Amino acid sequence: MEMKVITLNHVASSAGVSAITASRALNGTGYVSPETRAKVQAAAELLKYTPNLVARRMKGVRSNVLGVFVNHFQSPVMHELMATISLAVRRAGLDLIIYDTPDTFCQGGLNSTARMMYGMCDGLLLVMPRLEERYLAVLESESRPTVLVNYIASPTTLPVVQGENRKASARATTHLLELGHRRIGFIGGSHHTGQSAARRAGYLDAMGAAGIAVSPQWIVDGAFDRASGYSCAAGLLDLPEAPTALFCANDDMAFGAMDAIRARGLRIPEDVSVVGYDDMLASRHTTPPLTTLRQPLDQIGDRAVAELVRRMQGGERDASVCEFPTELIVRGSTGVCRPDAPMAPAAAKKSAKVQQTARLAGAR
Amino acid sequence: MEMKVITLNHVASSAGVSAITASRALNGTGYVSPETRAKVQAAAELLKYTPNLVARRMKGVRSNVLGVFVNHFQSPVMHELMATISLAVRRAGLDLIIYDTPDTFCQGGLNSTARMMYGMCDGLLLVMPRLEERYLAVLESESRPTVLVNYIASPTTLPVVQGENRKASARATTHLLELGHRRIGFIGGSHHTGQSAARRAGYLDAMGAAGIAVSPQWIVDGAFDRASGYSCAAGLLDLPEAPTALFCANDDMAFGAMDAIRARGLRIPEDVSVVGYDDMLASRHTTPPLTTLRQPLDQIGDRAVAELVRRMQGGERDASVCEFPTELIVRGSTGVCRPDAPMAPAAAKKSAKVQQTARLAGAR
DNA sequence: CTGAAAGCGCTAACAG
DNA sequence: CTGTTAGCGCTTTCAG
Repeated sequence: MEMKVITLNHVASSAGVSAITASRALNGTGYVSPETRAKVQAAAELLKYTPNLVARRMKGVRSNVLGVFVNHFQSPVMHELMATISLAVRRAGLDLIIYDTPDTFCQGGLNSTARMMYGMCDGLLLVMPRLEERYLAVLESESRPTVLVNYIASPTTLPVVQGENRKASARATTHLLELGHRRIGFIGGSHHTGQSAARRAGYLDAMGAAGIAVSPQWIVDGAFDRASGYSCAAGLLDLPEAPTALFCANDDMAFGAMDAIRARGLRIPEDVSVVGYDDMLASRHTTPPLTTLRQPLDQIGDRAVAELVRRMQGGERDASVCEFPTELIVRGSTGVCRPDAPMAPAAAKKSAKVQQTARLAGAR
Repeated sequence: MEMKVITLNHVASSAGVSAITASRALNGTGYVSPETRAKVQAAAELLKYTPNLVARRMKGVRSNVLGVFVNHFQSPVMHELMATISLAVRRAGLDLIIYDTPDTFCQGGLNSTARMMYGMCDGLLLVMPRLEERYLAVLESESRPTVLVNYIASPTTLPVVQGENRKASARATTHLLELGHRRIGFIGGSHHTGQSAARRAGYLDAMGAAGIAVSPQWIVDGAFDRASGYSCAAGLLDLPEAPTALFCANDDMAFGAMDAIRARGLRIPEDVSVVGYDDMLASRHTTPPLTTLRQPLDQIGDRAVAELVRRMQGGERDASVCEFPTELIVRGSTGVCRPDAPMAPAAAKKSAKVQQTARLAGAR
């Protein structure tokens, strides 16, 4: 029942010309007499001819398609990033196809779909927070225009465009320090991206600069999801000297942490402050609204595309790292430290004024 | 500087065998002696050989890739749908690539990227609220396994999977009628999808069943975005006998309508009730929260993939339409009708009890 | 078990 | 202006 597919040869013979002439007539390349062209076009129309782009591509013709590899497509952050990338690609006169990579996309070599993408696209954008290090070598060896977005694990010969992580995390931690917190917990994400490590480094920078000895117990690793945020926070709150503030490597874990705090009958931010990372849409709407860090995803997306396009045109070949500043958004989930509050609620009043100031700043 | 790409021939000659033997050794098809296989694999490893899937596909080999055409990729609704589709495709053991179609993807024939997608994928899923009717013929003539999602304009030979629109819209309209509204406005979306028309039909069904003569002025068309919701609502509120309730064909327009209502100093729902469509995440968080209709996007996605996979395996060839029920979510943006309220606020009390009941139902 | 030949559909080269 | 030849990288015949 396979309906036979019309090829250029059918059109050519139907029009009484050779295949190459038909090709020229249809593509407008080279000289073809007007009558011949008309004849060919008519035949193509009649037969409903559809050029086989796969075959054309095999001849090495550019596809003008830019491929984006994504994993964790579901994440709202990814989504926002994709929107600007999509726009930027269109502006560059290119087309865009997206491959939502499974975790198995590269096991000692790219999987077949990934290779297909490499075959079809003129350039690749890798937006994969979870990219594992051992994949890098494979990708580097592909020797095709490729740009990494938000991937910062190991030094690579591939260009990287990303949001600032370390300094921003230091700033968030400093915000907590300024509110009087000293025992600050850090909930990291999975290791397959450099982001978690960079954010932890920033946290440690700020703690170190404040002269605070960080207990190893304060640092735990989750998996960038709400459930792990919950369990990690629960573990921290169970410590003999529990942290009075939690800095989570993303908002989703921060939501989980807030759940855990409330499950223990503690209040946010009166008893425990919470900071997230990403500024998801939902973060404005939690109770209280979440203090968090916001990357300029639009700038990151634009730049990544620009960088890739330059490489696709043969402009640039060197590695490079481009970092955009990340903004601290102060909201209601952070307040002044009152370490003894749960035991002695009365002590709360002493710093009411400072707290109110902090709140106002969070109104934004 | 183009690093030369390793082909099967390089591997073959390096291993001292023919290309076809190398192919067999690498793919595990046909008989190859263990030693030969080992030799070939070693050579492939050494040269970092990467099979060219485009070439393979040209021989007609299945790619196990399912293509999804999307437009309005940015929309949260689309996003949610994509998440379930992605999962379902993985479960089917296939891979997924997404083409975010520009509006020009099909002008008297598919554009080149669309054709490339058709060439590389075993089946296509079209999730395009904006799909114009004239494109349908082109897609139908491609004679490849294809399933339409949420597209219901004209009868088509392609299978369709969608959420219930007409009956759900009737139900929403009935909800407003039960609250005492009689002058109910309808703000439709763009025409490029059957959704807007189906929703209007449902609205008319309910109005007709209630024996209400619908003034043509009550029905206006927007563009499924917030701005058009605003201007359409503004137009309706300017009518001599302005509607007391607005039913919008999607949530985004409902948000715009709420803006317009407030801009006129009117209250929601005391003066004007609003109903949307989609139940976007944000709809829970407007003030007041939006009454809206929610499609079972997970079921729709699952079914669409299942339907497509069946067709890819040659199981089914006939057209079919599959419709899933859509749920009315009652929230605070709808209340009892008090047509004279703006002029005589005191009249409000008469139906306070009914209103309270409605509110409780909305707590959900 | 392995190879030679043929060809998927298309388009650069070079002739006519 | 048009056609012939050749070949992209791979895999399906069909013979060894």
